[in-house]
Amino acid sequence: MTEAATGADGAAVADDGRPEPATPRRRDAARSRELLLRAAAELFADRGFDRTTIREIGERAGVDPALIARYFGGKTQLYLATTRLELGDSAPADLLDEERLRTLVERVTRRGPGPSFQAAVLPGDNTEVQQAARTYLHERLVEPLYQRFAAEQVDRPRLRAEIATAAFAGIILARSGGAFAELAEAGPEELLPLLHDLLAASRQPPDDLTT
Amino acid sequence: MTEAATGADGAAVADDGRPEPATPRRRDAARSRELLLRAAAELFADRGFDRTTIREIGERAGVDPALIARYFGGKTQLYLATTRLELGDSAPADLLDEERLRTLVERVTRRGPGPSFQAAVLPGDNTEVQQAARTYLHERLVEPLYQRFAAEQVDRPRLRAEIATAAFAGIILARSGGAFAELAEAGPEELLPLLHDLLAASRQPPDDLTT
DNA sequence: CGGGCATGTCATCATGTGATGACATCGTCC
DNA sequence: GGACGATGTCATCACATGATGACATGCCCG
Repeated sequence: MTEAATGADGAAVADDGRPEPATPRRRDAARSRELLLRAAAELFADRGFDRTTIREIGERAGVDPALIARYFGGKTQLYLATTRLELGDSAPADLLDEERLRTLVERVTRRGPGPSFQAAVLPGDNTEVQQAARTYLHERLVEPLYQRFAAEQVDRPRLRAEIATAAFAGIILARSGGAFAELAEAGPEELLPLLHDLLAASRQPPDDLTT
Repeated sequence: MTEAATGADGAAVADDGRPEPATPRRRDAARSRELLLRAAAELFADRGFDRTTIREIGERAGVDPALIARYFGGKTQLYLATTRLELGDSAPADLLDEERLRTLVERVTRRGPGPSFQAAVLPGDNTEVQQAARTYLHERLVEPLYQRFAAEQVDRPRLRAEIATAAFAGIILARSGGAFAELAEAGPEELLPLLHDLLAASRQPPDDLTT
């Protein structure tokens, strides 16, 4: 997963004609920054903020952890940068849109859940970190759902949107968390219909067969 | 919530005829143990294992933290004791049973989510701690649901049970986590029908109105 | 080619935390 | 009443972790 080191932001990559200066760019701040950012994104995603140490990040990135302070200001700011990175595509469709759901699930399958999901669920000590992640979560998931529900005149639209988002976050996190065997193994194809049904129920009560 | 200090384990309580020695039991190991256990249960429940320090526990309990080592062996064992305590009532009905759901939600509303819920969702470093919490979660929530689904001949019963449990955990945690305003304020009465509908959908797909 | 800044490396500090053991004090039992 | 164990208090250790600064070295510019 960490195979390609080339650009994505392209800041330091010599994307001009020359294939590369013979010197393999030993000292390249942009590259170091990028490597740190990626390593951090991965680690934060599947271990959370607290349980990730800057030494681990540095080790995975192959960069001295001290540079985190230099380039980002500290672990916290690195996390925030990670969160912004997580935005990925910027199509704020809601979770009931099948396309959107598929995209999200597939991305999460590949890259692990973003920090935001953990922020949804973890007890927050209202640090700047949590705040950022939560804001992101609202903008990207809750709000679109709320818009839909409101438009559909559903009762308690915001509450329903929050519940659906929380449920989704729980499932996504549980999937990569390792507590549930079958869920962890289930691929997007198996998951998607079940997820969709579950989320759809937050708007439309099922037939309510007996209990 | 910490009103009654009497027994529960009854180790040191003078359960013979005499009502109580006039001396208010200044030095009472059983009482200290109990206080620690309760304080720990509360803190673990709403801050998680890592973010709870033994000094906090001691402070809340009004007991010196060093006694944790003496009475439980360490923070980890204290956590495990807490998990066992969490078992509470021992009626393993599944989440689709309205009675059961109500009981659970109300208890969680009062006492906060148990450590198990966090274990469901947090990335696990397979410590003894996580294992215990997960085992509990399976026995209490997943398995009953699985039994029901299997009996009902639902497709992929185990996967569905895990998904429903994960969704439930997500909602419960998010509710007390503080990331969602309306969800946090919603009382059991508002929550229950929505929760029930959502969970029921894990077994019975809704009518699937368009997308 | 030489100065100066950017980049990287390393040692070290400050803090928080779990654990431990020495010591004090209470309570019970003979 | 006194001895001995149980109980509680305190200081302190060991370790992990984030942060910081001193230093070395590469790189670009003139």
